[in-house]
Amino acid sequence: MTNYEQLKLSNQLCFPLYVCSKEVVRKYKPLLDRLDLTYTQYITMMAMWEHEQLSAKELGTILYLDSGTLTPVLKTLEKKGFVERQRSKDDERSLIISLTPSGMALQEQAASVPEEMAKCIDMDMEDLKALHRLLHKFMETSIDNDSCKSSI
Amino acid sequence: MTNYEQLKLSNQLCFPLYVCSKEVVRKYKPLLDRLDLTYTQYITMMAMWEHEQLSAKELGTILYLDSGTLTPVLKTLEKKGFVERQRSKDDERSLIISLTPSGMALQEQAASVPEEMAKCIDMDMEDLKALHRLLHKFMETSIDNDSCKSSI
DNA sequence: TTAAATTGAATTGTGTGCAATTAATCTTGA
DNA sequence: TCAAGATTAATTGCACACAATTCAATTTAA
Repeated sequence: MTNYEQLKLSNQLCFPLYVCSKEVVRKYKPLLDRLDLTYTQYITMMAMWEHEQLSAKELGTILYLDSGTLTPVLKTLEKKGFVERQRSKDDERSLIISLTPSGMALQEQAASVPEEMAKCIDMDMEDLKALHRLLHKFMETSIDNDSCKSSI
Repeated sequence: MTNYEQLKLSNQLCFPLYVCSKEVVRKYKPLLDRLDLTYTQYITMMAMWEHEQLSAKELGTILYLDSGTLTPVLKTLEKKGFVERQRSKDDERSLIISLTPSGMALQEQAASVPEEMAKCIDMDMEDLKALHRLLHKFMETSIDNDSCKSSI
């Protein structure tokens, strides 16, 4: 395959990744509208439902989001009453996020979302599992991997 | 698996998709900076290198982007001198995008990008091919598929 | 014990992404 | 033919994403 061949969209791995990601977020929208959440707010709430209390820093690590993205998301979630933001007493730099009762209650309403999303994806379980495995492998081998720094 | 189990990030398919996509775009950045292109501008140029001339409508279809995203991208690429925007004579509503000589020349500089990106991804060819196939399958079965409308 | 370095959020600026709307143009059918 | 409906870009408004910077709090190291 020549270099120009590799510049064709159909030969790209990253382009379908990018398209699928956007598409899936778009598919979530009608389901999340009912919860008054955007997709970013939804994954933030998912992390909170699992942990109840996390620092902003920890949230960023779990969600792969930086403070520039997370700060306004957390302020919005606080405004909606789903989380509380307070400074850590141990370390004033650190922002502790905790679930409110309202945020906990939201989990019940969100419980049907994964199932409803699954209906949109017409692939057999085998393929879905394989895709899940490969994406995780991709994340592990590609994220925070310095192998391409030499070419910068 | 209970409904709450499905709300864990680790059990999500869409979350790693979303993370991988963002991460891969981030990896492109240093390579594309040298071309003075963002990732969206890059895929737009890839489409142009394949077709030389396309309407804005066609570009949107190929790239899965709507006019709200594409309009500013095309204006920026015009400002950079890589494409020209002109109204179709047949149909004044239609916007024709064509490559400029400068845009064509850019392809030579971009030729090394796919190879350099490949260095960042430490997965064997087998897995990459499988991932490529599954993502395309995912796109085909999920995009413009109304199966989830009933649940809205 | 300070000065320097590090850390964690917040801020700023640019660029998407998409729904909803608008405006211009084209098509078509009575 | 001409009005109604469809089509196409462009615009607008909101919400990310993220790099770069700033600022305050904390840690470290001389």
